[in-house]
Amino acid sequence: MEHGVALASVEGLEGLTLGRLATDLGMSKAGVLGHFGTKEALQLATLETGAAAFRRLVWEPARDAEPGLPRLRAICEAWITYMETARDTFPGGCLFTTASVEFDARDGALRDAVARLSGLWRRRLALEARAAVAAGDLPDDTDPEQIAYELVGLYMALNQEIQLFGAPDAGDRTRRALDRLLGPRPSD
Amino acid sequence: MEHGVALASVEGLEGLTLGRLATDLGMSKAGVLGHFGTKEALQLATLETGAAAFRRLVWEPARDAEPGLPRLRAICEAWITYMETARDTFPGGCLFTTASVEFDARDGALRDAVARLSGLWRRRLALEARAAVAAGDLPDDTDPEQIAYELVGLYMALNQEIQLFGAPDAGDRTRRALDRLLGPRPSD
DNA sequence: CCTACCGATCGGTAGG
DNA sequence: CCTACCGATCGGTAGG
Repeated sequence: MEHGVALASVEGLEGLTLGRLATDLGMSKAGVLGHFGTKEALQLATLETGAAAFRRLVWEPARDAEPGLPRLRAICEAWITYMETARDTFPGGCLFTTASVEFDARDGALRDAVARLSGLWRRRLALEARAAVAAGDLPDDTDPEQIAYELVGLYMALNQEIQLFGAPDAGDRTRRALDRLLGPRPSD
Repeated sequence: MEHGVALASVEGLEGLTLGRLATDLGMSKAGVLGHFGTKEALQLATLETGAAAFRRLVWEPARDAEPGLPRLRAICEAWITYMETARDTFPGGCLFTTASVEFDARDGALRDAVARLSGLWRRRLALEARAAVAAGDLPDDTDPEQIAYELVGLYMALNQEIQLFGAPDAGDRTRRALDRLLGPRPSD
């Protein structure tokens, strides 16, 4: 599964072929297929394995931070670290950005799964933003959904900046945008 | 070429196969291939055709606006319209967002072409932002590259909002983010 | 988990 | 532009 996630992050979930995966793992195609039944089931399992890694790398490190703005900032910082350093797990960059544009114009279980995960994470970001408003750490007229929407865009830009342009200052660019979106960090 | 652009926006530039394109056009595979020589040449030509449509739909409508903030705002508004209404040209959404994540982890002419186009457009956005600062329409300490970076993220989020989530209020969400990034529009 | 195989499709070529 | 064909690879099955 780990190798499947790595392959899919580079080639996409459609480019994750049974033959390629089997060769890389030193197995037969039928052997790989036996574990999943169909290619679509393999793709779904790969997406779920990637999602578990994302949760571990981005959500979990922020779990102990105080709900609201502190936790939102912790999530955003872990998210930058994920983009910059998860090269062994996701050598081709964020699997969910790739999967989103790969399936956003099709029907089926893959599209539904990608939309479900992306929607879930968007709502979780909005939840923290809402708590931040309630605590008085963000202005009263802040729209939590708007914050979540802009954050997602910021991290898709970060993924492009790292993968397509190989920009070394990508993380700092994102932090500057976060300062503008969430207010400057306390340490500034 | 038009049909190739439409196909690639849905299936990706790798999913644009000679056989599929030939069938759709009522031609033979060899007939299609004869025009381009290789699949890669077809993909590059498709990308360039899409780029011409992007220039026509997004850059040209803003050409007569005053350089600086007025033109930047005109570009941003045309860009929203492009995302919302270019369904006949790009039924699968923005071809350049798709191509960027499709090739950002590979080597080759396609990756180079996508990076060249994206870089060109980023620089053009930064150019207008710089003019806006010089004219006093944006704060003196504004980083034009930062504005361009955040704009790109905003439009990748808009593409996802339309294609993956089918959100009808996606354009207005983007306009709200633009107000925060560039200041409220004069009409407000 | 394997070998052996299936029909379909891939990019591309030969020859006209 | 076509027909006819190439070897490689696709997802998947049969049978063990």
